[in-house]
Amino acid sequence: MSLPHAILTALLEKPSSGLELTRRFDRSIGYFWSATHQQIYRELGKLEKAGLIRELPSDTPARGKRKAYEVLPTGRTELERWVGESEDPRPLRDPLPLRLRAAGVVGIGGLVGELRRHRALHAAQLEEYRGIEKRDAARERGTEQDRVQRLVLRAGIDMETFWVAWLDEAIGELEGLGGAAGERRPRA
Amino acid sequence: MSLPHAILTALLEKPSSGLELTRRFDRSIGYFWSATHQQIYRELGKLEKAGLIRELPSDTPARGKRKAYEVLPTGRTELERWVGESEDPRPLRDPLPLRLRAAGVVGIGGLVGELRRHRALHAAQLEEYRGIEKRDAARERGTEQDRVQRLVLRAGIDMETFWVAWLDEAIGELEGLGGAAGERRPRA
DNA sequence: CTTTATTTTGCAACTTGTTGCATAATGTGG
DNA sequence: CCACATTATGCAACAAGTTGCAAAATAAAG
Repeated sequence: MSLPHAILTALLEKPSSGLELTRRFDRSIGYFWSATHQQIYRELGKLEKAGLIRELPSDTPARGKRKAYEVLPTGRTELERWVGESEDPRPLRDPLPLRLRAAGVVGIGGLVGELRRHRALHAAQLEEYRGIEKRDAARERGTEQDRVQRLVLRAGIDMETFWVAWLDEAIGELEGLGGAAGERRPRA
Repeated sequence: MSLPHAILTALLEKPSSGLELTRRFDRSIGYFWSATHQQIYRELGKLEKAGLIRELPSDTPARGKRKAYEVLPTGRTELERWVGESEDPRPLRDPLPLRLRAAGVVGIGGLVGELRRHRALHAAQLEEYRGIEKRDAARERGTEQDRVQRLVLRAGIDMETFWVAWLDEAIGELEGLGGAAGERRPRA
């Protein structure tokens, strides 16, 4: 149950409307917890009904009208509770190693091309993180929040670095091997 | 939609019953795609109805009786199709960096202990992978399937290595800082 | 052979996440 | 001010994953 807490965090950093939140989930927050606008609107409704956030009082309420939310003390308390909670790392679910394993059984097919494509995507993401890190380092404020943010960013950088390195290894190991799609696995 | 293909792969490697599959998902396959026995039984039903697998003919069919499945040619074809498919990496969803970010806003609380706990879990997983790698390297057969398997294992090792390294960095950076729960973030 | 525990399969209800579309407000060009 | 795109919110149906429990076969104990 991380989505509500992701939203609480985002709203504490800055009160926002549903769409603003969606945008922020496409940038920084979503780097570790993605969410569609549907999920966000639904969750905002739940959080409001639960009394953890409230609509910032503005003008007339209506559909299609911007609604900004802020976190109530109850919401902040709940977030503190969640931060201190004990929760096991969730079992990882990634289709790519899975497909590689399947390829070991039915033949490599065109998978190397796909690996190259993924390598490019991860490299691009890595570049984006590096750009953010460079900009952040320039500020050099050093509050606790800044240091924590930097750690989170580092996780992103290290993770993408891992992917690029692993994909390079995999591509190197596989290229020139399997070749055509649908063929039987050769003996060596 | 990776679960059916994970099951097809597992069944191609070795025809199994639902419970056997569940066990294998707790070991090797589940390292990259976990699944509960419920998911597996349900999916086996679907796959059978779709004509991709069939029950291995044995004796009388009944509830609570072991049923083993094998993959039909249609199933193999479908798996080949999936391996050659183009599919973007799924947006990553990990609660831990998220909690760290939240901690940046509401205070570190007891999070460092939690980081240590996760470090231990990841280190244990890493050890397990290393053990498997050592045993696998001993065989040294070198078929395509072996090499692919080794790559998958390497992904697991590198991933856990990343986690352990990152957690060490995070613990080092944070310990002695936040301390008590619920306190305001200090300026530096 | 009956009771009890374990193994194996499965149903049902629930939560979380995805997809497609609908609707209202707002902005823009004619 | 009317048509049209864009912004912003939201419903509904679905798909995937989780949790709790039940029930049939089998094994073990008395």
